[in-house]
Amino acid sequence: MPLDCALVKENRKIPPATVKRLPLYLQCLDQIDSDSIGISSKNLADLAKVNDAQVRRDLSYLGTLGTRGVGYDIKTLRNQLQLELGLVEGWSAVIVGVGNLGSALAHYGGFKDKGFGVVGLFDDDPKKINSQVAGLVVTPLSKMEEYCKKYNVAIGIIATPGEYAQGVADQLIDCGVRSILNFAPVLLKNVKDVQIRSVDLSQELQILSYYLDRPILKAVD
Amino acid sequence: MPLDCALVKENRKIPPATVKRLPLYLQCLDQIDSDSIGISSKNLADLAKVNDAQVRRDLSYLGTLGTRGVGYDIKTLRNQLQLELGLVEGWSAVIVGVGNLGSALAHYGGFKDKGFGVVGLFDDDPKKINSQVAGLVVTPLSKMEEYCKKYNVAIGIIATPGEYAQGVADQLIDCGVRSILNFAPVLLKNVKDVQIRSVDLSQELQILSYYLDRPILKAVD
DNA sequence: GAGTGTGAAAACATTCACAGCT
DNA sequence: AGCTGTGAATGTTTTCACACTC
Repeated sequence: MPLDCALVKENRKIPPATVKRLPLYLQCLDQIDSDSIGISSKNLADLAKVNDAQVRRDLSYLGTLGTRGVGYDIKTLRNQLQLELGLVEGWSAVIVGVGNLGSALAHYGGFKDKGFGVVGLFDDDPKKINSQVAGLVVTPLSKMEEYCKKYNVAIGIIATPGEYAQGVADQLIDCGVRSILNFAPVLLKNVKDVQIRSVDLSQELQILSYYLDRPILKAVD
Repeated sequence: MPLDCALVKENRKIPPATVKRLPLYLQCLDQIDSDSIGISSKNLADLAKVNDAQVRRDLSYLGTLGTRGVGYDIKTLRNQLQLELGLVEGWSAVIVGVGNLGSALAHYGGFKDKGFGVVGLFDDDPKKINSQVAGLVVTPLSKMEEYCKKYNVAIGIIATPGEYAQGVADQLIDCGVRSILNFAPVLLKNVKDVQIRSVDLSQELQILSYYLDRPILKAVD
């Protein structure tokens, strides 16, 4: 056995469909009154509005967390979910575009609660530069690289109008940001090793609209 | 054959996974320069970053829209997508909660472009009542029923803090609103015949976070 | 008895590959 | 030759159902 034999991180692969539900389970646990100590897959399934076998299958990817005949310990479960989602690393994020949406995101307490720290707000509008939003000073984009290096920023949140979004994305990637959450209604170019998630408000409304005139059909996320 | 024999609307059922991509295709078509007249499944697939067989399969649910050896006519395709998504009905929407997020939504032009009309803004904060946002007057929630009846509001958009969201949802449903787009970070109760879609900003970030420390894994929407 | 963990089945979604039309 | 529409193959996700543990 060679000396440099490393401790190989076990690479359990969690299916994408499951990953999407893990934050949901975490949210459900937050909504339980704090004196409860355990929860069954059926209980959790009812809260999350999914099938109970689904919950058990999903959680089984994280390891053997439950106790047969008893259920899951809430504290353990929460810790494991946070660990698996990478919420204990304390990732830093910046928000680019400090309009109404950017401000809303800057004020949104849910990020801090979940372990994300917003460390910078960027905008090139002279009227906004140097103003304070949610306790942070709005900074021009030219300072972004400096900031990203200094705080080791992992996540960039784009809340600019559509026409600036691709340029901002390119700049973020240049600054070493490997994950982007995009709220601008444009399709960003894929870049190797960079994760891009887009949330398009109007697309959500359009999906809703499809199910609007057909009350028989059932929507699925 | 009875006199009241009705013209039965053919009930082609479109798979949920396809419905989620239709707005994406529509967005891709919008990004094409206006002098193009046709497009192939391969072209559209590249824009939408999906497989070309996927595009053909998805579009085939809308009918036989393409021409073998040629491709799809952009205008026809756009019309058909809009028709299928119910974007030609001109649904009316109201926004409840006029904080930063609500204001962002009210200003967001993408809704009007896509056929949705925001006809009311509601908030119970005395400081906001009667102020103007995006050309609309902020109105107290007590007037909501009157408004919803008057404008036949189909869609309610919830942009309040989490603690008010369920109450607002109940009220919207009482007012006859059958579709809700919820931005508050809480799980709303399911109600029969009411479509609820939730967009949770912090959940999106958590999903991104999962893929952050594992550059090998590939994220899928 | 209650409730997990998981094979096996069923349902759903994607992709291949090609016949058939222009 | 170029490109659609779609059976068939493959891959993924959900659900059932039950052996097993507490």
